[in-house]
Amino acid sequence: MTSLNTIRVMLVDDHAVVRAGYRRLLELEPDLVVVAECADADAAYDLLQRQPASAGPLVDVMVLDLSMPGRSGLDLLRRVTLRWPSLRVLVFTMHDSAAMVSQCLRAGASGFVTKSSQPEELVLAVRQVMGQGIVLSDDIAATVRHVLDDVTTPPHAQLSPREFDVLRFLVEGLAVEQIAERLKLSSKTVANYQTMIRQKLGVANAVELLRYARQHRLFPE
Amino acid sequence: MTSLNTIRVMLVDDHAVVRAGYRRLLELEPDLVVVAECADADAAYDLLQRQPASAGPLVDVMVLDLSMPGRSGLDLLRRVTLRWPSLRVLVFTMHDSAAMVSQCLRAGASGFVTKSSQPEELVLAVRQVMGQGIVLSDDIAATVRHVLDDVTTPPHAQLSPREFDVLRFLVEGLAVEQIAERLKLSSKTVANYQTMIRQKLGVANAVELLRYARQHRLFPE
DNA sequence: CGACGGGTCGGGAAAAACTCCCGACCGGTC
DNA sequence: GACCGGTCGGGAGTTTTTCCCGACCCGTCG
Repeated sequence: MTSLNTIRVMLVDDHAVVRAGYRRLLELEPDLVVVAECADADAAYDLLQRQPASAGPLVDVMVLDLSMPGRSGLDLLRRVTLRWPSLRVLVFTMHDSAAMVSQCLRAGASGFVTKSSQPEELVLAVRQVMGQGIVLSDDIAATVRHVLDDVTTPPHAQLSPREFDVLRFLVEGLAVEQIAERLKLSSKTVANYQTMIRQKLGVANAVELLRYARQHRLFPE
Repeated sequence: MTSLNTIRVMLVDDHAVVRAGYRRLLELEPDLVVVAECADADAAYDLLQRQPASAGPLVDVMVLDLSMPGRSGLDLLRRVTLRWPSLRVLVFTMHDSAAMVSQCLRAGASGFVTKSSQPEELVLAVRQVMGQGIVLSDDIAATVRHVLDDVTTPPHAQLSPREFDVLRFLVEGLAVEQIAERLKLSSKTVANYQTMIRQKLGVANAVELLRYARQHRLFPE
């Protein structure tokens, strides 16, 4: 049985070594205990699902690595915060782009720490994340001012005019080559714009791009 | 207010005289009503765009003349079927080459009538086009019988079960890598399936694939 | 004024994805 | 047993995407 002030942590990361490392790091602290480790999103979700509803949550904080293959990490974040809103999720990743931070906060993360930050920051963040609001590590705190705007203003607001042009054609299903023709640009340039767009919008492929455009009604439908 | 069985028609043709002629022709039929006339592609698109989303579509069938200047007719066809898949478009033109018919059907047309066919055929086609499948006027049906076959037995019917599995995930926006994981296959295999699928469905990229899936309602939205 | 930042455009090079072709295996069918 | 379609994945080449970079233009600010 854990004492009342103990913070129970769940680690989700596909690298066993990393999990072990942070388990050790966290459990140096007397008030932190790692009650679960998961190697992938499905395992994590399953585990949470098996919590007896009657006994209340078994985990206080999920430390989630987003650099797992594919987008399953972000998916897990979305699903978990939707279903267990009281669970605090601390996203722990090496990607610190504004779009990524924005996506995570939007998906319900309570905090965001990059892997490049000091080890103590993780420990600190786990405790802080038990409080109110959002925790961000120092090294991205700067970008965050920009991101806070971003949470209120949608990602596509930061597309440049040209990028928006390209987006329109992409959504219509034109290939990069064809867009280049119509816009009289090098296909190289269009490809670069496409990369920028995906990055700013936080999508990984054409289908997600289309979904984004439709959800946000970027173009009259 | 129109009655339940009324078919609301939109005429798109750059010749006012032709529009007036067919308006009169169509409105001899009690169940047909021409609710709009447009002289060019942009006007047509704008008009559709102004449909209140809440009220549902205001037009059932677009009768589209492809012999308008430039490629704007075919472009319009492609754009409208992309954004309003439920709108039936009856292409009405003097070009009856197999290639043109093929282009149109591929761009989402529901029917194809040449201007050399009898007037009654247009009326008939407008009604037929409200049903399932594709309508072709008699005079070109013969020359493009094989095209019709291709279209009436939809391309996705020749997908193998496994290919269909993969298609489902592709439409959900999963990356090849992720699909491979879920299906416990090599990503190489999934990539090969994807190639097969695109080939069989005659689509060039992810957006067209998605459009195909939605137009044919392959998966519950 | 000049410095600066953002947007536009595209090259170079490496990585990732896609395509085409192939062989192996399996289960039906004729 | 021969044949065929479906499943699975390797090899190898091509194309696309990505990341990094430099050039240029233009508006803003000190």
